[in-house]
Amino acid sequence: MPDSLHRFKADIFQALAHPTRIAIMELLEGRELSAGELMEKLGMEQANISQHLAVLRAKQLVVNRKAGNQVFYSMRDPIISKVLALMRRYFQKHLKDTMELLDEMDDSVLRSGR
Amino acid sequence: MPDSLHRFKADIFQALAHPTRIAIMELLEGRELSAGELMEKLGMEQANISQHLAVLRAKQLVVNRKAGNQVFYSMRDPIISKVLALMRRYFQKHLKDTMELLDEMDDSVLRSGR
DNA sequence: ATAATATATTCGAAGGATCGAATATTCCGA
DNA sequence: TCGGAATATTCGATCCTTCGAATATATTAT
Repeated sequence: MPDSLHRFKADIFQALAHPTRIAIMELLEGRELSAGELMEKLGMEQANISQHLAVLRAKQLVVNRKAGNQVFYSMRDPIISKVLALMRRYFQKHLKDTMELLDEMDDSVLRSGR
Repeated sequence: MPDSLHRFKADIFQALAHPTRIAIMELLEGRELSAGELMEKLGMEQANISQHLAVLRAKQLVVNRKAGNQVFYSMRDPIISKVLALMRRYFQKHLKDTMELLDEMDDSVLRSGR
């Protein structure tokens, strides 16, 4: 397989490789939400959400629709929803190990003050 | 959903967010390969492959088995293989747009000299 | 023991990602 | 037209990732 295809896939994963963007995608499963609604549900800075939406847009994981003052976002393709569902299954299957992983992450997070 | 779970998923995606690591995971679909075989098939620096394997190990996407001089790697869970299969479907489905995306990527790659 | 092979780790430089603050844009209503 | 609301973009500081080079570790063969 040519490297450009690996780069393409890696770029999709990269777009999903942030907790906030995962949260956005999960909120968009099966429904459309405005940038403002996402902002409210996630309780984060307006600029920050907008930046993350820009990343998802750039990789075409979401599409947007302008309606007057607002911009509504939705998933471009339900396949991504299937990917997220598989991740949930993966998580449940390895719950025990995952816990330990999360503990380590939390530790390192505490150590590095983030 | 608590943020720690989003962080967990994001970390898995992060582990997959590199062309070389995608290539490694695809080579490991359904079979076991030694670090050396991966190195040979990918035609990359030994240290580099080993570093990427370290990332995949840290997130437990692969498991390894020592056999004398060598270390054999395999996928920890076929669910990840399913994720990769979904990505292939996604790619095919959006082939046209993907081409354009790849073109843009290539362009920017050329521009930034990488 | 020593050398050779296979793999892993550490280091430092270079580039990429993320954040909040500030600013810009776009659209609607008064 | 002006003001306000919703969203997007830019900027700079900080942190994270990636790479090759060098070095370390572990295992087998001599």
